[in-house]
Amino acid sequence: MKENIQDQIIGLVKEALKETGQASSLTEELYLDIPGASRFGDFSTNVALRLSKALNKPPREIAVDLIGRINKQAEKSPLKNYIKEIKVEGAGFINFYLEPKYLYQELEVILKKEKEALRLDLGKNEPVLIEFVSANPTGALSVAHARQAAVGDALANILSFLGFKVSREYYLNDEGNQINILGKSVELRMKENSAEKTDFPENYYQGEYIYDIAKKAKEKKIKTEDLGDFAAKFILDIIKKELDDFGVRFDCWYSQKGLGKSDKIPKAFELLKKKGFLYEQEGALWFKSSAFGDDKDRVVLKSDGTYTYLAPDIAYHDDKYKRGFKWLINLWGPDHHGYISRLKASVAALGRDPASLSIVIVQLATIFRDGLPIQMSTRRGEYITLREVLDEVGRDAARFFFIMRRTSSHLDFDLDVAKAQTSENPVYYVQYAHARICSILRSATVKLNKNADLALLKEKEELDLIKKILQFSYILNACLKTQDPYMLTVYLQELSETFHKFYDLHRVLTDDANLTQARLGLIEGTRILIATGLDLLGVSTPEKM
RNA sequence: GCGCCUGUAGCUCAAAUGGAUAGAGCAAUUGCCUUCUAAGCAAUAGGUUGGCCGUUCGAUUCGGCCCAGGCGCACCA
Repeated sequence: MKENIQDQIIGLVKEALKETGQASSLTEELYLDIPGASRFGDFSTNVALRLSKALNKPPREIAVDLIGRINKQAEKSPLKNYIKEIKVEGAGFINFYLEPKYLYQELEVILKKEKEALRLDLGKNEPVLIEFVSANPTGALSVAHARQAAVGDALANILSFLGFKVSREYYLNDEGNQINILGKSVELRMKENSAEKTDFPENYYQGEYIYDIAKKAKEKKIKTEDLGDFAAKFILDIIKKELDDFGVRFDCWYSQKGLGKSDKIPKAFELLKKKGFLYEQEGALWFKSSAFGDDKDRVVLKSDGTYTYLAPDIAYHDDKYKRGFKWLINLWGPDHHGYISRLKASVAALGRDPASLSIVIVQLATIFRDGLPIQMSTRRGEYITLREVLDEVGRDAARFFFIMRRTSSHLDFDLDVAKAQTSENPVYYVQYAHARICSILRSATVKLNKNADLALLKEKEELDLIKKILQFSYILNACLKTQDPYMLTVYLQELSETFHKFYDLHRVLTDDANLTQARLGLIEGTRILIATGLDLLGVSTPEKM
């Protein structure tokens, strides 16, 4: 795997900066931009502008000096064959213009190595654990969980593609208060099923499915004290099936009950106590999370002798590290954001770097039907489930839609648009580009030749398309840095758009055999990119539509 | 009251890490199929980026104060 051209160019810039002795004036990392407008070149850097103050010189003057040095550096490097020109433009931007030769070579690599050409080894096989969904087994998955599932799975795919050793994990809340209430809910519904009058409390699970579980429990003669576990197991099977149909698979289902049975919680407490971060007050045991930036200390062992939710979670996250994971990513709903500082505090208290725990807050999705938002209430069991969304719009649209907005932003999910097989629907727009390409490849009488003379691709739309293809690694990098796969959905739409524009203006199958070969190569390259991108999102790539 | 998210075209959203003339789709108007899939393409129109102040060579992006919406602030999970 070779260093990509952006890193190589950055290398040149760094060398040039070293010569001027100004490398250290930049506090932030050096990076290249891809200019929004192609008239500003293929890559751009703003270093000259950023150095202006420290050097007390006009940015353009600094830029000219730097370009001289960069050019000299480039002479010594293989890059000299690929950089056509370096120019100062605008307020003092240094813009790099690439030789088309570079584009042709990169495209050829993609044609020959396909998906493998696109992988990046940024992860160095580092073990990373992504924990997501982790819904209590007390009801079917809601759209909130569905979004977490789609985002988490795509993020895991991307990190894996970037060379991390990724594990997907679901933390299973299979004991405690909620399971007790679930058991009692079933018990009451069993009584109702045998025509007994009951007073069903508001905070119990109201959903219809409780009646079904009650029936099953009666058939199987489940003991009253086991009803909670029975119901949880029953619901968990439903959840697993839903996720499976959604294309999301976990490497590990981590049982809280199992954790409780082990000595992991007492062990973690022992360590915290030894370090002086645990104390007793008012009959309860408190974790001194305020020592690590939390607003206040938190109870971990209640005065009634039972743990709070935080206790097993401290041990659980400690255990994640003990299992060898170097980077932990948790996807949580927005209702948990207040919980971040205390969990990070526990990680720090146990002697680990809290920065190695990334919490991604996945904002809620509002489902729209007929232009109106659908109100939901989990407590009353009135909510749209993952199952319903899947049945209504299908897996492809569901996954794409849940990912296509910034994860930290609210998402409006319009069922009617997701269902629509029209241009309004971005999933179909991208898939259509793929199907169109496949159709051309099918009807071509000349065979795709991976050694075609790609230098025949000289039209603006052809060069634009290659450039767009080569932006892929930049996008994946951004997904990694932000821990958010949504930019990939934006990229795929842009790539498809660039393709559709090319398609509209130029014929692939022409009378000129060489040109046809080159263009077949171009669209095959595009196809590989779309297929790879959609695959990372968990969306299928139809060859016909 | 405190914390988090959000506010960009009529609607849904882009513009990662501050950057060059703020871009797409939908909706509206108008063109393009005897040629590889019209689920496509092109064109017109649409903007005080919620408001004010500040930092900066440069602010949709950062900071402060407001306004509006959503969600959290347990010895629940």
